[in-house]
Amino acid sequence: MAATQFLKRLSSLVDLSEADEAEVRSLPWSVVNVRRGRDVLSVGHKPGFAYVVQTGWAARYSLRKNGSRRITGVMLPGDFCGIHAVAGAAMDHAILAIADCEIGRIELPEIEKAAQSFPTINKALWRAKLAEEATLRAWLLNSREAIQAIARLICELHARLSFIGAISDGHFTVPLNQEHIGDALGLTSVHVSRMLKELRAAGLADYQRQELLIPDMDALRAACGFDPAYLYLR
Amino acid sequence: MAATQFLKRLSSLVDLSEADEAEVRSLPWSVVNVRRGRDVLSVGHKPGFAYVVQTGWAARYSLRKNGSRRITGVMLPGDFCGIHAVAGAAMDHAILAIADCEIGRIELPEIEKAAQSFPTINKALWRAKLAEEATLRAWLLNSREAIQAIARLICELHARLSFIGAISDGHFTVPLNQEHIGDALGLTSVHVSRMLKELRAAGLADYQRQELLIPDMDALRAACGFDPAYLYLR
DNA sequence: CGCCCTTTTGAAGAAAATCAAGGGCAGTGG
DNA sequence: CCACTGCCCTTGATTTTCTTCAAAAGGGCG
Repeated sequence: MAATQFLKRLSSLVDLSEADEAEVRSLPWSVVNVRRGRDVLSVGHKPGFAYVVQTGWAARYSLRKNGSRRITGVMLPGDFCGIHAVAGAAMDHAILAIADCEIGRIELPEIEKAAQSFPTINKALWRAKLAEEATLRAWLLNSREAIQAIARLICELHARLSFIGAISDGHFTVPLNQEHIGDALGLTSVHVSRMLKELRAAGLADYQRQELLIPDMDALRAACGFDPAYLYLR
Repeated sequence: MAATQFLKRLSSLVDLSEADEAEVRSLPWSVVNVRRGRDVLSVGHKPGFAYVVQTGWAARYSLRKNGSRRITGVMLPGDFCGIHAVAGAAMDHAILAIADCEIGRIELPEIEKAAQSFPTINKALWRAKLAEEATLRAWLLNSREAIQAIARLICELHARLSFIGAISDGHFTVPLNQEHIGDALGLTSVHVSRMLKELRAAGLADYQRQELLIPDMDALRAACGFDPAYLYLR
């Protein structure tokens, strides 16, 4: 069901009535598949759809003049993007499939219509934007201590994966490699490797070939001062 | 006239019809004054208004657990904030008056009504949000070379001040002190001082007691690779 | 097995933080 | 008119953090 995860995310942002839910479910979804390493949306593209990640992970990124990459956000199942288009603007950054993705999409006029007729849906879209913005601010706020920055990213991913039910006993799969993590935090992969080693030594987080184990979530949170409020999850 | 600068900013985002303009002008504005160093809006506050800076400068900021401050955006005359409230959310960061400010405000229901009846105004509000978001991404993208980061901030301020007509021959007033600049870029004020000295020595930008002189804007742009597209100015 | 991709490790160097002291300037009050 | 005070900026010396460069070590997979 294409709309299910999307609905879950919307419900975390507002209280949907049954009519709202029915409306979202009735939207005409189509699906595209994007393989790991390929762009879901590219710079300059003017999407005619709103996109929702159904399975897999994606990331927003931009390239610097010197060729280095900065990841500015991670998208998990249920997250959407391309709402840009609601304002008729072109993509000023790209979106990359970190793992093979199934992306659901709705034609923009459809979702605009829904937003216009259903104030709660409109509100949800606004809140989703606010959540994205708050996340960007949280990333900007990220301390310059690399080890804390990494810990906080892990906490964020944990909180979001937990919300969508993708975690079993503090043990989960993260398709990001150390270069992705570095690009998301403005660090080199070499340094990420060293800091992950420290986190492991400290017993806070064990990240080995895409499997992440957190023995004590509270300890990790405390170590980096993570507060999930900016994610707007309920 | 409270609405004038606001209209100018909206016009940079969309093409307003005369009816749209008339609607914005007819909105019931009130004015509040905030002195340099005081908060315009504080964390946790649930604004009942949309705010527009009329004169002065303001900045969004958050405090870290260790007490350090991160400025996540600068607001100049014509910029607005508190649109948060459109979604009924509380402020998760604060807004500080960098210089004495005159802030215009409209009650939220008024602006919501305008947005609902005038699709172009609604679109403008969305685009304004997108511009803010794009700016956050641009800040996140900011290279880790401190001198380039500072140069880029100067370029951004120049572009935005230029747009609102606040610049005469590459010479303008910046009420930010070096600590503000550091907080906006994640640097210490000591390092900012050193880098400003370098920029001065390189003949790229001369910043002395709140007065900024840029001998050759193109040279400065080239030095830091600044591209103003993310500001959505036209 | 051999290849590719990712991670790990080491050593050296660069960038920025930290600590500490001094200097300029504006505003205040004698 | 001058001294005093507070704020901000500047400068130097030192230390920390992270990058860079380089090489080797694991896996996963055809």
